[in-house]
Amino acid sequence: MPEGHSVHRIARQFEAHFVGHRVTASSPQGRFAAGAAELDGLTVTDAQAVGKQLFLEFAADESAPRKWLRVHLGIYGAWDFAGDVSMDASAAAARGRIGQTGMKGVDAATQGAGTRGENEDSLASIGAPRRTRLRMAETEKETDLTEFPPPPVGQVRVRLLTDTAVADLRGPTACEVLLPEEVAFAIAKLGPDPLVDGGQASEDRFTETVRAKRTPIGLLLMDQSVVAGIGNVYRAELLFRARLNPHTPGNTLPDDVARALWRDWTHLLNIGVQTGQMLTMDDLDPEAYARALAHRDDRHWVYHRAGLPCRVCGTHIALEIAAARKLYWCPSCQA
DNA sequence: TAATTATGACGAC
DNA sequence: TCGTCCTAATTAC
Repeated sequence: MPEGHSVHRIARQFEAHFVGHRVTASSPQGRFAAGAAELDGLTVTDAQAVGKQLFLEFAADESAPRKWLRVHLGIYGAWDFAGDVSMDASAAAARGRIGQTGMKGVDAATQGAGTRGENEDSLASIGAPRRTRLRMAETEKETDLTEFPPPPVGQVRVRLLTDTAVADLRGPTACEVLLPEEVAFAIAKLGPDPLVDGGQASEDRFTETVRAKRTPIGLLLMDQSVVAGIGNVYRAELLFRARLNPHTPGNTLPDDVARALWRDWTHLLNIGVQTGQMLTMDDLDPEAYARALAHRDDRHWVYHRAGLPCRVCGTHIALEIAAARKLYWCPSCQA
């Protein structure tokens, strides 16, 4: 369910509140009892996000061999953090950064949505109690915490507990303990992630891969070996922003069009990591953007808008099933 | 109360 | 292309 931006935010949580801490690992649900036993009592030594996958490194001490936990949330997995895990500081810092980089509209728009009390992000939570529960899935929500550690709710596959913070994992499509070389292999199968390596080499690699295949660009953007981290929402929105027909074969894309797609993904991913939301209409003027964000289903150009009029030309947004996923696009703007 | 839905990915035909 | 796995929230009845 979460696309790349959420996984990077989750990794940031682990960096801030778990790395350097010894953890008690358990599987309240029982389905990961053996894996949890392997990690129990170890110290978290690193947290990395690559595309939609999270990698946590553990070790008994400085010189001990490393063990890794690989987690993929799949379509509805989620991490719940509780304890001293407030995102206030980073959220506030992110807002400052957005203002500085001049992404028009984002700041005012997210605050506008917050005052209406309809947003699910954590940006409006300044001053919240120190101990909070933070849900990090497709949406993020903070609530007060009355006891620590809180009792596990629902199907918790893994619980990682430090003295002051707890992380609960539920519904992952992948959750396994790996050796370092197995982690390297898993990462090697993934395409470039702008937040892992945002250099020219990544842009070149993406561009060359896309332009070598006859596969439609709408499928290539979802292929994690072509580019890691894009999911169904960002796919539809990136294609609309580029005014690109999803069926366009990769090998017919001009070099500059492919590069522009990579750069726009980098741009949207950065906004997503900073705000915790898939904000894709940042090129609207601030007032129009704030209005759009105020309504839950009004955040995107085309995603989840089948049959509704295109925001630009009024044509009904099309919906088709491509590789078992819903693909939304404007047949007129993306002709 | 049941059915539907979801921002994924894999393996079997 | 289809079925399968994983879970919870929302919507329909």
